[in-house]
Amino acid sequence: MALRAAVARATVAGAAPPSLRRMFSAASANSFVPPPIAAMGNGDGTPGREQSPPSTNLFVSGLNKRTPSEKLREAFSQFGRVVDARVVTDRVSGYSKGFGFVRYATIEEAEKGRVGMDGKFLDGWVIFAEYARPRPERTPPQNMSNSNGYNSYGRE
DNA sequence: CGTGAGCGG
Repeated sequence: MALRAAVARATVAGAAPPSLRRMFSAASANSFVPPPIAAMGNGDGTPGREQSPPSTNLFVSGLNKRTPSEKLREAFSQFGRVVDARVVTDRVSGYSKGFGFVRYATIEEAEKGRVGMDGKFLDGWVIFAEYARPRPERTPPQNMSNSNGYNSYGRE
């Protein structure tokens, strides 16, 4: 029964959390209404919240708390080659936090997947995809100069 | 149980 999806949509339309910066009034899974020209904002001096620079890492939010990483990979694989897809889960509770990360092979694919999956439905929930923040994985940019003169920068 | 902001290891 696909009634569960309808319930989920009803919940989103009823709660309307502030996280949804985009109004998706088209709850009907048939009509897809693109948002009109929305004021980008920053006109005077209100930078607000600028997105992160393009990267192969994508930050997916709004996921269902029961959505596995495989589902993420499947959903994003339609737009490009997903190198790595993982849903963030808690260490102690072991349950999903509601968001995940998707890493594409190239930036162009990542952008395609981001625009293609941003505001789409996954497991009956609207997900949001945007570039993940650049963050040190193992070697913090504390010491740029090493004794060897080598730096651990070889990601993107 | 897991509805709901957020950037994993």
